[in-house]
Amino acid sequence: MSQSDTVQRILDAAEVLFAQKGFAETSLRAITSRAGVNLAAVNYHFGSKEALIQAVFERYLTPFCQALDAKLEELEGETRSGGEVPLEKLFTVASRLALGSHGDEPRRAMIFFRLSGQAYSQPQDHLRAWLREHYGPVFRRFLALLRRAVPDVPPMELFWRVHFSLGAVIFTLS
Amino acid sequence: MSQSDTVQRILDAAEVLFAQKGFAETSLRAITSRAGVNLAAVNYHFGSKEALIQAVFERYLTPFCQALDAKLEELEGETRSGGEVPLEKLFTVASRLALGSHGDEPRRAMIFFRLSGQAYSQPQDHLRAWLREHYGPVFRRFLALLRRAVPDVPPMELFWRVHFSLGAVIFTLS
DNA sequence: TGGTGCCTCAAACGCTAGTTTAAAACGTCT
DNA sequence: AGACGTTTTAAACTAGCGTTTGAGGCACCA
Repeated sequence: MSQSDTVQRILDAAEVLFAQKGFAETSLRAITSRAGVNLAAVNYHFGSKEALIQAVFERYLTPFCQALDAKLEELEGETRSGGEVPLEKLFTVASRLALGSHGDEPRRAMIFFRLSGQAYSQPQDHLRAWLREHYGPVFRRFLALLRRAVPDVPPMELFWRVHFSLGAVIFTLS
Repeated sequence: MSQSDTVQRILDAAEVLFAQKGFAETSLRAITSRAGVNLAAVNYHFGSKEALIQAVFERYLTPFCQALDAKLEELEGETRSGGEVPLEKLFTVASRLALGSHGDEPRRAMIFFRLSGQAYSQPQDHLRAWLREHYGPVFRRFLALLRRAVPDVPPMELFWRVHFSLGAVIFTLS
Protein backbone atom coordinates (compact mmCIF):
# COMPACT_ATOMS: atom_id res chain seq x y z
CA MET A 1 0.00 0.00 0.00
CA SER A 2 1.60 3.23 -1.14
CA GLN A 3 1.50 6.32 1.01
CA SER A 4 -0.89 8.26 -1.17
CA ASP A 5 -3.37 5.42 -0.97
CA THR A 6 -3.85 5.83 2.76
CA VAL A 7 -4.01 9.60 2.43
CA GLN A 8 -6.61 9.47 -0.32
CA ARG A 9 -8.76 6.98 1.53
CA ILE A 10 -8.75 9.15 4.63
CA LEU A 11 -9.72 12.17 2.56
CA ASP A 12 -12.51 10.25 0.83
CA ALA A 13 -13.97 9.00 4.09
CA ALA A 14 -13.62 12.35 5.83
CA GLU A 15 -15.26 14.19 2.94
CA VAL A 16 -18.39 12.05 3.10
CA LEU A 17 -18.68 11.91 6.88
CA PHE A 18 -18.03 15.62 7.39
CA ALA A 19 -20.72 16.43 4.84
CA GLN A 20 -23.14 14.04 6.49
CA LYS A 21 -22.72 14.89 10.16
CA GLY A 22 -20.58 17.98 10.46
CA PHE A 23 -17.02 18.45 11.64
CA ALA A 24 -17.37 18.24 15.39
CA GLU A 25 -19.77 15.30 15.29
CA THR A 26 -17.45 13.23 13.13
CA SER A 27 -14.75 11.48 15.13
CA LEU A 28 -11.37 10.50 13.79
CA ARG A 29 -12.21 6.95 14.81
CA ALA A 30 -15.26 6.98 12.55
CA ILE A 31 -13.17 8.33 9.67
CA THR A 32 -10.29 5.88 10.02
CA SER A 33 -12.68 3.00 10.55
CA ARG A 34 -14.55 3.84 7.34
CA ALA A 35 -11.30 4.30 5.47
CA GLY A 36 -9.95 1.01 6.78
CA VAL A 37 -6.78 2.56 8.16
CA ASN A 38 -5.27 2.92 11.60
CA LEU A 39 -6.44 5.68 13.91
CA ALA A 40 -3.00 7.24 14.21
CA ALA A 41 -2.70 7.60 10.44
CA VAL A 42 -4.59 10.90 10.50
CA ASN A 43 -2.21 12.56 12.90
CA TYR A 44 0.74 11.02 11.12
CA HIS A 45 -0.16 12.21 7.63
CA PHE A 46 -2.03 15.42 8.39
CA GLY A 47 -0.89 16.47 11.85
CA SER A 48 -4.26 17.20 13.40
CA LYS A 49 -7.99 17.06 12.82
CA GLU A 50 -8.05 20.74 11.88
CA ALA A 51 -5.39 20.13 9.26
CA LEU A 52 -7.43 17.22 7.91
CA ILE A 53 -10.48 19.46 7.51
CA GLN A 54 -8.38 21.98 5.62
CA ALA A 55 -6.91 19.21 3.45
CA VAL A 56 -10.40 18.05 2.50
CA PHE A 57 -11.26 21.54 1.32
CA GLU A 58 -7.89 21.98 -0.31
CA ARG A 59 -8.19 18.84 -2.43
CA TYR A 60 -11.42 20.12 -3.90
CA LEU A 61 -10.86 23.85 -3.93
CA THR A 62 -7.33 24.12 -5.29
CA PRO A 63 -7.97 22.58 -8.73
CA PHE A 64 -11.27 24.42 -8.95
CA CYS A 65 -9.80 27.80 -8.11
CA GLN A 66 -6.82 27.33 -10.41
CA ALA A 67 -9.12 26.48 -13.30
CA LEU A 68 -11.43 29.34 -12.43
CA ASP A 69 -8.57 31.77 -12.19
CA ALA A 70 -7.29 30.76 -15.61
CA LYS A 71 -10.73 31.16 -17.13
CA LEU A 72 -11.18 34.55 -15.53
CA GLU A 73 -7.79 35.62 -16.83
CA GLU A 74 -8.94 34.61 -20.29
CA LEU A 75 -12.25 36.44 -19.94
CA GLU A 76 -10.55 39.59 -18.70
CA GLY A 77 -8.31 39.51 -21.74
CA GLU A 78 -11.29 39.38 -24.07
CA THR A 79 -12.90 42.15 -22.08
CA ARG A 80 -9.99 44.57 -22.42
CA SER A 81 -10.07 44.26 -26.19
CA GLY A 82 -13.84 44.05 -26.65
CA GLY A 83 -14.98 46.16 -23.73
CA GLU A 84 -17.96 44.04 -22.81
CA VAL A 85 -18.32 41.59 -19.90
CA PRO A 86 -20.83 38.80 -20.56
CA LEU A 87 -22.84 38.03 -17.40
CA GLU A 88 -24.24 34.68 -18.39
CA LYS A 89 -20.81 33.46 -19.42
CA LEU A 90 -19.55 34.14 -15.90
CA PHE A 91 -22.08 31.81 -14.35
CA THR A 92 -21.71 29.19 -17.04
CA VAL A 93 -17.97 29.05 -16.52
CA ALA A 94 -18.21 28.98 -12.72
CA SER A 95 -20.90 26.34 -12.50
CA ARG A 96 -19.36 24.10 -15.13
CA LEU A 97 -16.00 24.22 -13.38
CA ALA A 98 -17.62 23.61 -10.00
CA LEU A 99 -19.48 20.58 -11.28
CA GLY A 100 -16.91 18.90 -13.44
CA SER A 101 -13.40 20.28 -13.14
CA HIS A 102 -12.21 17.19 -11.28
CA GLY A 103 -12.74 14.60 -13.96
CA ASP A 104 -15.22 13.25 -11.46
CA GLU A 105 -18.97 12.91 -11.52
CA PRO A 106 -21.00 15.82 -10.16
CA ARG A 107 -21.61 13.69 -7.08
CA ARG A 108 -18.39 15.04 -5.62
CA ALA A 109 -19.67 18.54 -6.21
CA MET A 110 -22.86 17.81 -4.28
CA ILE A 111 -20.86 16.45 -1.37
CA PHE A 112 -18.71 19.52 -1.46
CA PHE A 113 -21.68 21.88 -1.44
CA ARG A 114 -22.95 20.15 1.67
CA LEU A 115 -19.50 20.59 3.15
CA SER A 116 -19.70 24.29 2.44
CA GLY A 117 -23.00 24.40 4.23
CA GLN A 118 -21.40 22.83 7.28
CA ALA A 119 -18.57 25.33 7.13
CA TYR A 120 -21.14 28.11 7.03
CA SER A 121 -23.44 26.99 9.82
CA GLN A 122 -20.67 25.88 12.15
CA PRO A 123 -18.32 28.79 12.63
CA GLN A 124 -15.02 26.92 12.64
CA ASP A 125 -13.04 30.15 12.74
CA HIS A 126 -9.74 28.51 11.86
CA LEU A 127 -11.34 27.15 8.70
CA ARG A 128 -12.89 30.46 7.72
CA ALA A 129 -9.65 32.32 8.14
CA TRP A 130 -7.78 29.67 6.19
CA LEU A 131 -10.31 29.71 3.36
CA ARG A 132 -10.22 33.47 3.07
CA GLU A 133 -6.44 33.54 3.13
CA HIS A 134 -6.04 30.92 0.42
CA TYR A 135 -9.02 31.41 -1.86
CA GLY A 136 -10.11 34.96 -1.14
CA PRO A 137 -8.31 36.57 -4.12
CA VAL A 138 -10.00 34.38 -6.73
CA PHE A 139 -13.36 34.97 -5.10
CA ARG A 140 -12.87 38.73 -5.10
CA ARG A 141 -11.73 38.62 -8.70
CA PHE A 142 -14.92 36.84 -9.68
CA LEU A 143 -16.99 39.34 -7.72
CA ALA A 144 -15.27 42.27 -9.42
CA LEU A 145 -16.07 40.86 -12.85
CA LEU A 146 -19.62 40.27 -11.71
CA ARG A 147 -19.93 43.85 -10.56
CA ARG A 148 -18.76 45.10 -13.94
CA ALA A 149 -21.19 42.78 -15.70
CA VAL A 150 -24.20 44.46 -14.10
CA PRO A 151 -23.10 48.04 -13.41
CA ASP A 152 -26.67 49.22 -12.90
CA VAL A 153 -27.18 47.08 -9.79
CA PRO A 154 -25.91 48.62 -6.54
CA PRO A 155 -23.07 46.57 -4.99
CA MET A 156 -25.05 45.99 -1.82
CA GLU A 157 -28.02 44.55 -3.61
CA LEU A 158 -25.79 42.47 -5.84
CA PHE A 159 -24.17 41.02 -2.74
CA TRP A 160 -27.52 40.07 -1.27
CA ARG A 161 -28.74 38.54 -4.50
CA VAL A 162 -25.68 36.31 -4.78
CA HIS A 163 -26.00 35.51 -1.12
CA PHE A 164 -29.65 34.46 -1.45
CA SER A 165 -29.00 32.33 -4.50
CA LEU A 166 -26.01 30.59 -2.99
CA GLY A 167 -27.96 30.08 0.21
CA ALA A 168 -30.83 28.44 -1.62
CA VAL A 169 -28.50 26.07 -3.46
CA ILE A 170 -26.45 25.08 -0.43
CA PHE A 171 -29.52 24.72 1.76
CA THR A 172 -31.25 22.55 -0.80
CA LEU A 173 -28.31 20.20 -1.13
CA SER A 174 -28.12 19.74 2.64
CA MET B 1 -35.63 31.79 43.19
CA SER B 2 -38.67 29.92 41.94
CA GLN B 3 -38.32 26.77 39.90
CA SER B 4 -39.45 28.29 36.63
CA ASP B 5 -36.77 30.93 36.98
CA THR B 6 -33.97 28.40 36.70
CA VAL B 7 -35.72 26.61 33.87
CA GLN B 8 -36.25 29.81 31.92
CA ARG B 9 -32.67 30.95 32.39
CA ILE B 10 -31.38 27.62 31.14
CA LEU B 11 -33.65 27.83 28.12
CA ASP B 12 -32.56 31.42 27.40
CA ALA B 13 -28.88 30.55 27.57
CA ALA B 14 -29.26 27.34 25.58
CA GLU B 15 -31.26 29.09 22.87
CA VAL B 16 -28.55 31.65 22.24
CA LEU B 17 -25.59 29.29 22.49
CA PHE B 18 -27.17 26.60 20.34
CA ALA B 19 -27.93 29.16 17.65
CA GLN B 20 -24.38 30.51 17.83
CA LYS B 21 -22.35 27.32 17.85
CA GLY B 22 -24.62 24.39 17.16
CA PHE B 23 -25.86 21.65 19.42
CA ALA B 24 -22.87 19.35 19.66
CA GLU B 25 -20.38 22.18 20.07
CA THR B 26 -22.27 23.72 22.98
CA SER B 27 -21.53 22.03 26.28
CA LEU B 28 -23.90 21.88 29.22
CA ARG B 29 -21.19 23.54 31.24
CA ALA B 30 -21.21 26.53 28.89
CA ILE B 31 -24.98 26.75 29.12
CA THR B 32 -25.24 26.50 32.89
CA SER B 33 -22.34 28.87 33.34
CA ARG B 34 -24.02 31.46 31.13
CA ALA B 35 -27.34 30.93 32.89
CA GLY B 36 -25.70 31.24 36.31
CA VAL B 37 -27.06 27.93 37.53
CA ASN B 38 -25.53 24.68 38.65
CA LEU B 39 -24.41 22.12 36.08
CA ALA B 40 -26.71 19.40 37.37
CA ALA B 41 -29.76 21.64 36.97
CA VAL B 42 -30.12 20.67 33.32
CA ASN B 43 -30.37 16.97 34.02
CA TYR B 44 -32.58 17.62 37.02
CA HIS B 45 -35.14 19.77 35.21
CA PHE B 46 -34.97 18.37 31.68
CA GLY B 47 -33.54 14.89 32.04
CA SER B 48 -30.89 15.03 29.34
CA LYS B 49 -29.26 17.30 26.80
CA GLU B 50 -31.50 15.94 24.04
CA ALA B 51 -34.57 16.79 26.07
CA LEU B 52 -33.19 20.29 26.61
CA ILE B 53 -32.81 20.78 22.86
CA GLN B 54 -36.40 19.68 22.36
CA ALA B 55 -37.56 21.99 25.14
CA VAL B 56 -35.87 24.94 23.45
CA PHE B 57 -37.80 24.25 20.27
CA GLU B 58 -40.98 23.52 22.17
CA ARG B 59 -40.97 26.84 23.99
CA TYR B 60 -40.85 28.69 20.70
CA LEU B 61 -42.82 26.38 18.44
CA THR B 62 -45.81 25.53 20.62
CA PRO B 63 -47.26 29.04 20.95
CA PHE B 64 -46.48 29.73 17.32
CA CYS B 65 -48.15 26.57 16.04
CA GLN B 66 -51.17 27.03 18.27
CA ALA B 67 -51.68 30.55 16.99
CA LEU B 68 -51.08 29.45 13.42
CA ASP B 69 -53.52 26.59 13.76
CA ALA B 70 -56.21 28.92 15.08
CA LYS B 71 -55.65 31.34 12.23
CA LEU B 72 -55.79 28.56 9.66
CA GLU B 73 -59.01 27.30 11.21
CA GLU B 74 -60.41 30.77 10.81
CA LEU B 75 -59.24 31.06 7.22
CA GLU B 76 -60.65 27.67 6.31
CA GLY B 77 -64.01 28.79 7.70
CA GLU B 78 -64.02 31.87 5.48
CA THR B 79 -63.01 29.70 2.56
CA ARG B 80 -65.90 27.27 2.94
CA SER B 81 -68.42 30.11 2.78
CA GLY B 82 -66.66 32.25 0.18
CA GLY B 83 -64.90 29.58 -1.85
CA GLU B 84 -61.65 31.49 -2.38
CA VAL B 85 -58.29 30.96 -0.67
CA PRO B 86 -56.15 34.12 -0.57
CA LEU B 87 -52.49 33.31 -1.16
CA GLU B 88 -50.96 36.51 0.10
CA LYS B 89 -52.96 36.31 3.29
CA LEU B 90 -51.41 32.92 4.03
CA PHE B 91 -47.91 34.34 4.00
CA THR B 92 -48.87 37.49 5.85
CA VAL B 93 -50.41 35.47 8.65
CA ALA B 94 -47.53 33.01 8.87
CA SER B 95 -44.76 35.58 8.84
CA ARG B 96 -46.49 37.92 11.27
CA LEU B 97 -47.04 35.07 13.72
CA ALA B 98 -43.49 33.84 13.31
CA LEU B 99 -42.08 37.28 14.01
CA GLY B 100 -44.25 38.49 16.83
CA SER B 101 -46.51 35.86 18.36
CA HIS B 102 -44.47 35.75 21.53
CA GLY B 103 -44.99 39.25 22.77
CA ASP B 104 -41.28 39.45 22.17
CA GLU B 105 -39.16 41.46 19.80
CA PRO B 106 -38.37 39.85 16.45
CA ARG B 107 -34.89 39.22 17.83
CA ARG B 108 -36.14 35.95 19.27
CA ALA B 109 -37.42 35.01 15.83
CA MET B 110 -34.01 35.59 14.30
CA ILE B 111 -32.36 33.44 16.93
CA PHE B 112 -34.91 30.77 16.25
CA PHE B 113 -34.32 30.86 12.52
CA ARG B 114 -30.64 30.28 13.13
CA LEU B 115 -31.62 27.39 15.38
CA SER B 116 -33.64 25.94 12.55
CA GLY B 117 -30.63 26.20 10.31
CA GLN B 118 -28.58 24.26 12.82
CA ALA B 119 -31.30 21.63 13.04
CA TYR B 120 -31.22 21.35 9.28
CA SER B 121 -27.51 21.14 8.69
CA GLN B 122 -26.80 18.85 11.63
CA PRO B 123 -29.05 15.86 11.28
CA GLN B 124 -29.97 15.28 14.90
CA ASP B 125 -32.35 12.49 14.00
CA HIS B 126 -34.06 12.44 17.38
CA LEU B 127 -34.89 16.11 16.94
CA ARG B 128 -36.22 15.68 13.43
CA ALA B 129 -38.48 12.82 14.44
CA TRP B 130 -39.71 14.76 17.43
CA LEU B 131 -40.41 17.87 15.38
CA ARG B 132 -42.34 15.95 12.77
CA GLU B 133 -44.34 14.10 15.37
CA HIS B 134 -45.36 17.21 17.26
CA TYR B 135 -45.64 19.88 14.61
CA GLY B 136 -46.16 17.92 11.43
CA PRO B 137 -49.97 18.25 11.32
CA VAL B 138 -49.97 22.05 11.43
CA PHE B 139 -47.27 22.15 8.79
CA ARG B 140 -49.22 19.83 6.48
CA ARG B 141 -52.37 21.84 7.07
CA PHE B 142 -50.58 24.99 5.96
CA LEU B 143 -49.21 23.21 2.91
CA ALA B 144 -52.66 21.93 1.94
CA LEU B 145 -54.07 25.46 2.08
CA LEU B 146 -51.11 26.66 0.04
CA ARG B 147 -51.72 24.02 -2.57
CA ARG B 148 -55.32 25.09 -2.90
CA ALA B 149 -54.26 28.72 -3.16
CA VAL B 150 -52.25 28.09 -6.33
CA PRO B 151 -53.94 25.12 -7.99
CA ASP B 152 -52.17 25.73 -11.30
CA VAL B 153 -48.71 25.02 -9.85
CA PRO B 154 -47.77 21.33 -9.72
CA PRO B 155 -47.28 20.11 -6.13
CA MET B 156 -43.69 19.10 -6.77
CA GLU B 157 -42.70 22.50 -8.06
CA LEU B 158 -44.57 24.20 -5.26
CA PHE B 159 -42.60 22.14 -2.77
CA TRP B 160 -39.31 23.17 -4.34
CA ARG B 161 -40.28 26.82 -4.48
CA VAL B 162 -41.12 26.88 -0.79
CA HIS B 163 -37.98 24.93 -0.07
CA PHE B 164 -35.79 27.39 -1.95
CA SER B 165 -37.36 30.43 -0.32
CA LEU B 166 -37.10 29.00 3.17
CA GLY B 167 -33.55 27.96 2.47
CA ALA B 168 -32.57 31.42 1.39
CA VAL B 169 -34.06 32.99 4.52
CA ILE B 170 -32.57 30.52 6.97
CA PHE B 171 -29.18 30.57 5.25
CA THR B 172 -29.09 34.35 5.27
CA LEU B 173 -29.83 34.57 8.96
CA SER B 174 -27.05 32.11 9.77
C1' DT C 1 23.05 -9.42 5.36
C1' DG C 2 22.58 -5.52 7.88
C1' DG C 3 21.08 -0.91 8.13
C1' DT C 4 18.05 3.04 7.01
C1' DG C 5 13.70 5.73 6.25
C1' DC C 6 8.95 5.62 5.80
C1' DC C 7 4.84 3.81 7.34
C1' DT C 8 1.57 0.99 10.34
C1' DC C 9 -0.17 -0.65 14.51
C1' DA C 10 -2.05 -1.34 19.36
C1' DA C 11 -1.95 0.85 23.46
C1' DA C 12 -1.97 4.51 26.34
C1' DC C 13 -2.33 9.50 27.56
C1' DG C 14 -4.80 13.67 29.12
C1' DC C 15 -8.90 16.01 28.60
C1' DT C 16 -13.65 17.20 28.18
C1' DA C 17 -18.20 15.68 27.59
C1' DG C 18 -22.89 14.19 29.68
C1' DT C 19 -24.63 12.09 33.57
C1' DT C 20 -25.18 10.50 38.43
C1' DT C 21 -24.89 10.83 43.37
C1' DA C 22 -25.57 12.14 48.04
C1' DA C 23 -25.52 15.73 51.07
C1' DA C 24 -26.97 20.43 52.02
C1' DA C 25 -30.32 24.30 51.61
C1' DC C 26 -34.85 25.95 51.02
C1' DG C 27 -39.82 26.70 51.60
C1' DT C 28 -44.13 25.04 53.39
C1' DC C 29 -47.16 22.90 55.90
C1' DT C 30 -48.92 20.96 60.69
C1' DA D 1 -40.26 23.97 65.96
C1' DG D 2 -40.00 19.98 63.27
C1' DA D 3 -40.85 17.08 59.32
C1' DC D 4 -41.27 16.68 54.41
C1' DG D 5 -40.94 17.37 49.37
C1' DT D 6 -38.42 20.17 46.22
C1' DT D 7 -34.40 22.29 44.49
C1' DT D 8 -29.45 23.36 44.61
C1' DT D 9 -24.76 22.11 45.14
C1' DA D 10 -19.96 20.08 44.74
C1' DA D 11 -17.89 16.10 43.52
C1' DA D 12 -17.41 11.99 41.31
C1' DC D 13 -18.18 8.72 37.45
C1' DT D 14 -18.08 6.72 32.79
C1' DA D 15 -17.43 7.27 28.00
C1' DG D 16 -15.53 9.14 24.08
C1' DC D 17 -12.59 12.47 22.05
C1' DG D 18 -7.88 14.04 19.74
C1' DT D 19 -3.32 13.05 20.29
C1' DT D 20 1.16 10.73 21.45
C1' DT D 21 4.17 6.92 22.00
C1' DG D 22 7.23 3.17 21.03
C1' DA D 23 7.57 -1.12 19.05
C1' DG D 24 7.14 -3.42 14.78
C1' DG D 25 6.87 -4.20 9.52
C1' DC D 26 8.39 -3.32 4.98
C1' DA D 27 11.01 -1.77 0.91
C1' DC D 28 15.31 -0.32 -0.63
C1' DC D 29 20.38 0.35 -1.04
C1' DA D 30 25.14 -0.72 0.35
